Amino acid sequence: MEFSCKILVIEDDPATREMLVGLLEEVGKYDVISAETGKDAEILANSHCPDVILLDLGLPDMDGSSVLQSVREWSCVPIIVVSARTSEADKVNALENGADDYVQKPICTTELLARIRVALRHSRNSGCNTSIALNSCFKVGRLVIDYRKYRVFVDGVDANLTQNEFKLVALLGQYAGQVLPYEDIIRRMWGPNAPADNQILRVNMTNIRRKIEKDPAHPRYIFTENGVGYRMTDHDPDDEQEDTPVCRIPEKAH
Amino acid sequence: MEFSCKILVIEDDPATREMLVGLLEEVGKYDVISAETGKDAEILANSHCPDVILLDLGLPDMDGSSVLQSVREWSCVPIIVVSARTSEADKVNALENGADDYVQKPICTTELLARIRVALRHSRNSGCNTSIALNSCFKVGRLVIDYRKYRVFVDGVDANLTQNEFKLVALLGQYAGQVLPYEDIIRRMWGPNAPADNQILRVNMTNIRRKIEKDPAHPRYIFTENGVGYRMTDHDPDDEQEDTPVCRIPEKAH
DNA sequence: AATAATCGTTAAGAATCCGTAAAAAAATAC
DNA sequence: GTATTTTTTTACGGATTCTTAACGATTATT
Repeated sequence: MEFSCKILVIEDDPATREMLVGLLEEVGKYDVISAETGKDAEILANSHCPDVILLDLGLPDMDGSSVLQSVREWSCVPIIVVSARTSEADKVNALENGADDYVQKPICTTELLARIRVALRHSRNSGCNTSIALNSCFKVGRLVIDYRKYRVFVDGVDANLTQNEFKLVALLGQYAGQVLPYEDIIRRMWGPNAPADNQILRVNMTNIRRKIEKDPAHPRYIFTENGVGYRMTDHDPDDEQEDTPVCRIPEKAH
Repeated sequence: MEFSCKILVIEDDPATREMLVGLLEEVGKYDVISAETGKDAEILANSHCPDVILLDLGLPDMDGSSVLQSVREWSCVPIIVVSARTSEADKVNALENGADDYVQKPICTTELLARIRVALRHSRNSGCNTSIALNSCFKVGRLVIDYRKYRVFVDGVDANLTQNEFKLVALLGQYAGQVLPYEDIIRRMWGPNAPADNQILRVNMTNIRRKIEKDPAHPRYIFTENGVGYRMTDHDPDDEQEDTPVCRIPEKAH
């Protein structure tokens, strides 16, 4: 199973940027976003949690290696430097500063794509939590998401989620504590040619809740943020001490 | 603290080989061994467990990609291909077949060293255990995979797996506890010109299960993760105390 | 309070996936 | 060269899973 991966392209030259974006979108497996300045790049890298970053070194506002370093401060997303600079010093510098690969312009498209796949392969096996397919578990309360087994357990019991259901829970688990908008979920789950409405999502959520929640009508692990999206809790719902929102509006009797 | 890393250099040209070996030894952090044929390389890779392999594609006795594949059958040591071949196809092929990087000759020494450090950085975070294959046996429950004898035993009795069947079980055993996607299995088993669908895999699995499972319809050693791949258990299926999935949703009557 | 929009639930058909059997092709042994 | 084993291909039924549509319940809006 594979999520539609998100790739961030950082490149100031419009022609090159569009070429890269077009190339990646053409593959059909990637969700592509792009930035043309270092500042934008940092913002996007932070807010969108891409699975791979393609980074040009020659940006207008800041040095590429600064971008490298600032991203590396909080993330270990694979970064492939794509640069016209040919000097050995530049390459070594980039690789030493946290880049995972260095591809020289002019770009060989198939090679770049192959190297992206290698980067994804790596992050899939690494214990780094910027990527979804971790080799560890995510636990919250009685819920355990085992990314290696592709299974979700409740109280140690297999919830028997289907492939898509697992994918969805895994995705929400990765962003536990924050709301994922419907659109984002759908695009990640079903890729570029996803259905327009969130009908499928609702059905899936019903089935998931039936399997992992004690009382599906009053979920404690996956909440609905009305009009926005879904959110998985990052606190143990059984823990009373937590800071979760207490209902200000009393529930109806029954 | 850092351990001294072992690097295996596979290169038939004496001058280049000595240059590489000298270069790496000069750094002072590496323990370098070398081979000049594919056959020797496999033996050394097997007996010495290097932390990184530098691989030349143009070997006298066998194709470089064969070496790649045969090493990848039991190990996920980082492999950096160092080749004079410049064609995009060669690069893509190597990267697709399990290489982690591709450096073109003539060699830029500092760049190569930087890329070696990147490879080591990666493998430090990765969660793959290559040690099983080298340490003779893998045991789980009544199943024993003997990697030396190329045989699988159930309750001490040889299961009489064929070569392909063994290869498949061995692969799954190496990643016990974790799902291997169909694609990955196929690529590892049949290499670059593998069949597109997983039909063969299904047939093989049927035959394997008939040989190692008491009730092939309800396997206890190799599970199917619907829509994803196969997974070998890492717990004794006879041990009740474990945290294995117990079906929460009761099976249909009959 | 009435209306509209959103969300949860159910059910059913379509599509896909998986396991199995058997035949064909290839490899190996004799 | 023939026989045997192994591998690959072909075919198909059953089971699971995905998707769509319809409808009731809930929430937001006027």
